[in-house]
Amino acid sequence: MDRLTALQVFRQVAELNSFAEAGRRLGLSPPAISKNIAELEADLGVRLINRTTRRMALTEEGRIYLEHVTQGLDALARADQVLGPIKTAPSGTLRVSAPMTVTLTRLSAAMPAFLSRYPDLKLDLHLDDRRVDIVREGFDLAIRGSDNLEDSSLVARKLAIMPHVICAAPSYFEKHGRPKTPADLKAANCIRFSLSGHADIWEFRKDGRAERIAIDGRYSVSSSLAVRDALRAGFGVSLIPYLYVESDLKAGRLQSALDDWDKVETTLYAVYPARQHLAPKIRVFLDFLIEEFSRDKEKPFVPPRREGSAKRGVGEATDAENQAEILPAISSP
Amino acid sequence: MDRLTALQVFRQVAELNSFAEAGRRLGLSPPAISKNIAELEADLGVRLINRTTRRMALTEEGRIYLEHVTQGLDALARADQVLGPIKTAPSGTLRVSAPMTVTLTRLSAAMPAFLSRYPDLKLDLHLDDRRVDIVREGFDLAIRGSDNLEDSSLVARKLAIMPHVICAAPSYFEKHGRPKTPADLKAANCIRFSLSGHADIWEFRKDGRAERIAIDGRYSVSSSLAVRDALRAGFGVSLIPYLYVESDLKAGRLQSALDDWDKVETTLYAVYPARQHLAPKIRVFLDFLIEEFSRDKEKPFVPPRREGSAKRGVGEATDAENQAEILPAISSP
DNA sequence: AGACATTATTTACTAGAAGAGAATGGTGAG
DNA sequence: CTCACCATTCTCTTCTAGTAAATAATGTCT
Repeated sequence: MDRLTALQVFRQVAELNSFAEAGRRLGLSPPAISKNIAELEADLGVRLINRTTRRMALTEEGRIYLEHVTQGLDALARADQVLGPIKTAPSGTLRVSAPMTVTLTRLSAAMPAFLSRYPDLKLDLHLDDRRVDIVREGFDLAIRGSDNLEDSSLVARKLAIMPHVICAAPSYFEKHGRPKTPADLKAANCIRFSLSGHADIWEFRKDGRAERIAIDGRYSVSSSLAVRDALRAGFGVSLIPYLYVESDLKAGRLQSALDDWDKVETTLYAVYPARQHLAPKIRVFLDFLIEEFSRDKEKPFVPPRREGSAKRGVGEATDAENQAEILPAISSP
Repeated sequence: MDRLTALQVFRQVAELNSFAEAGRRLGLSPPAISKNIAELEADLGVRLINRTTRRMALTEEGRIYLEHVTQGLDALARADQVLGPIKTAPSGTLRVSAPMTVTLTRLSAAMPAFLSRYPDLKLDLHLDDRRVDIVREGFDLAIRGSDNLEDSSLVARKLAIMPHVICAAPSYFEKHGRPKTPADLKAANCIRFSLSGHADIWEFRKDGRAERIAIDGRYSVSSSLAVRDALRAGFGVSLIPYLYVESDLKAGRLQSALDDWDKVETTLYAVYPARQHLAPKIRVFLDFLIEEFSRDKEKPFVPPRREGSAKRGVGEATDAENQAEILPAISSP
């Protein structure tokens, strides 16, 4: 039997002093009320209500039981009520894990605006280029690049595509020469972002032809910002998201190379545990991310590339592609 | 869905941090756990637990919900626990309604012994010769004679049979003559116990013949003790339970008449609301009553009566007859 | 690395229960 | 004294809660 409804029936009957009236209030037929009370009594082995067809009164046991039951039911009702506002408006603490560099270069400036839009929301933003276990560490959402994607049973929402460029400082190219083909990179001092999924092998495509170059170099570091610093210093060449070096390229501090080859595109995803019953705080942050990255549509930047094969820039993914999708596990070959 | 089990499942899962383990503890299969959680979440519209196949963690909403749910479940569990001792040992307050005279003459002397046998029990004994509505007035048990029995849907347990005698003071008989036949009573000054079911018509039987005598008299009173006082004073004649006048008859203060006729027998019943889930306090009092009235078996008193048709005295009912029985309504003809 | 074990979930499928409706017996009010 | 209402019983239907088997995912232990 459904104990909870039985208890609610008991309470209602006790308060109204009538089986029939309780039935009407609860939307149950008189037989249902009778049965519930009788089963509850049978279950407890205690008579709770003395009743004739015309009159009813709680037994002493019934009064004692009712007292505790009322407390319990009220507490449970309160539990449901507490969820009401949470279910509707963003509140509580939002724990987000995001990669360091893309956040600092593209996102963190907008965070205060986001937070002031939702006054009841607290944000706990962890900048970490590692791929964190968002369930174990209790994150509501993580931003990660496709090179770091592995979890399945999580939902991933595409945020942006980040084209990469091969670049170095003009001084570096002057000293070591500007690579004309991907193979030229084998001899170059390649600065590697160690946490990237494609740290040691850089892949290039052109006219359906793919070249996978195992690169090497003297500097491997776990932050793209450090990579950029090294590039600026003319220490070597690297494959790096265009976004991170956009201003450097425009200012001439860095120069790109191999522009007529297609390079890796890291797709940026928002990853969260489930699509069902998405908490408003997450929903709202997700919308913020989408809105923020789609801002590039208005002032699109297009990385230098060869003619006739223009790729979409960051935030230019189509609506269809932007549908969240369950990611299949990426099985390593 | 059964919300209560869903909540218990949720709690257990949260505490053990494992669906499978919770299932084992609760005696449910893993799918049942999954379904319960999923349905609870669907019902609330809130995700409570983030989970992969390998790891799970409460969401912030889950933690908040759990807190209240735990309180509620604990309160409900306490409700059940509180009933435990009550269900086992007699405790609380026992409210009993009993007729004045039989209680004072036969029962009240033994009450202290009964109460000291059950230290946790309080007795609220209402001496009232009216037929009270035991449900409306919240009595656990009522003692009443068969002449006062009318309730149905109540359980009645036979306690004793109370034979009646026709008697008066010797002085009365000397002055007004001793009745030889029931019809002689029509002329007598009959003292009536007004609350009796047979106050105005006294019935006699002999050899299958029944005589119903409509009697009259100058004194009608609502207490049998007052009737006895009047008898002792030689004011009139009355039909009265033998028990009430036993000592008077033995001492010669009163004398019986019409001994060769069978007279009314009031059967004494214990009446209580239900046989199912009989509270120990009631069970124990019922046993006390039965034991107390059965004491007469050892020193039986037999009212004076004609030879060859000896009736059973108080407490001599057979075991089979002592089975509690649901009383049919006594429909007046 | 790879086989294994454990875990959460999905999909049928089934036993059981919860509730409605009709009928019954009982009770108070007008 | 009739009427209306009430609690209960019985029967029946529907729906649900559970299991078993199968699947997918993931951590662990040689």
